[in-house]
Amino acid sequence: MTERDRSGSGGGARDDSIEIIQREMTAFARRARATAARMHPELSLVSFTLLGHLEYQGGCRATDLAAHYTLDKSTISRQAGALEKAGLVERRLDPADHRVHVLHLTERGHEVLAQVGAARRVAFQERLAEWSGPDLAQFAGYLLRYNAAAEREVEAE
Amino acid sequence: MTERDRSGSGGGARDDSIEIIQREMTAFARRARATAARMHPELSLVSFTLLGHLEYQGGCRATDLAAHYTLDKSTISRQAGALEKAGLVERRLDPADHRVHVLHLTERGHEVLAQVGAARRVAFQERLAEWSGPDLAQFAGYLLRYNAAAEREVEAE
DNA sequence: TTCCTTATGTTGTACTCTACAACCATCTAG
DNA sequence: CTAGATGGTTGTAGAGTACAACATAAGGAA
Repeated sequence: MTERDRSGSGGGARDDSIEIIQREMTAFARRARATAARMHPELSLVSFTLLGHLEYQGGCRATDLAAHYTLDKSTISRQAGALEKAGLVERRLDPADHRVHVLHLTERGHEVLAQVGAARRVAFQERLAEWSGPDLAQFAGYLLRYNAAAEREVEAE
Repeated sequence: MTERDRSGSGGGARDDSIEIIQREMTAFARRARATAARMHPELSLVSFTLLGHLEYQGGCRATDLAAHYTLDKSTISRQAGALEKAGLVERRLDPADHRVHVLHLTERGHEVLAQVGAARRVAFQERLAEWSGPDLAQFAGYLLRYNAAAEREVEAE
């Protein structure tokens, strides 16, 4: 790239990198759902994420999930309904506030999550098998940094 | 499994990095469509990608798009139909093979793609504004490397 | 040539994910 | 106790996708 810094901070090399980042993130996003569905048809990308959140948090309210994932409460309600019907979560009425349904993983929910999580982990490990430790660490760091910025945008609305 | 064995090449630090990569890529994928829809409602992530491909390739067949993006031909057919109805692409009957419809961007297609592409570019540039040039370049390189590996998996099926 | 097979697309159908709006139940402030 | 806020569910609708059935066109084989 011979074009250097036209105008201060916005150089050509920067633009090239940003273009690539944009394109590759997009390509990944486009592929992700289908890949997830192919790997474990019993748990969509969203369901997996929600279950993971429930496990990490040890149960939470539908509203919190909706806020955290920028999803409509109706979407969460239906996802939770499906997961409940599948026997992976249960809704417990909050004794302190009867409007609230606290979602908890069932035993089976923990199992399925662990199993699907293991499958995903294996897939990522294979995909990243040739990477050096420092490269992995740095890539992970970049992704954290990127997503933190993206998250702030959503919150700023 | 929270305890890892640290035998041979599979160290704990590696696993931690891979865990983060997995989680963050997933988080990004979950958010991408909605973000794209919010930024430019007139062109979904998929439509944008397809138009971009057409521009880059200078027109191609529906089958090629389906193969390249691992989408069903019916999906491509309908996406193409919608884009045609929106006046962004046209289907030209291939004179050499009357089964084939070659998809081309219209003038308006080029315009809309350029406009949406610019909006996306700005969004990414803002999101990445604080990054140093070398960090951008390295992040871009990691993403290319990652997606290349993911792509090989799909092809291997 | 005629027939069988393959390749390209389109259409019918169905399912998931999602949003928005209307609604009900419950809580909290005044 | 009433008003408004909060948490959730349900009705409705639209996008995106897949799979199966089909129509049409090529390309060979007999």
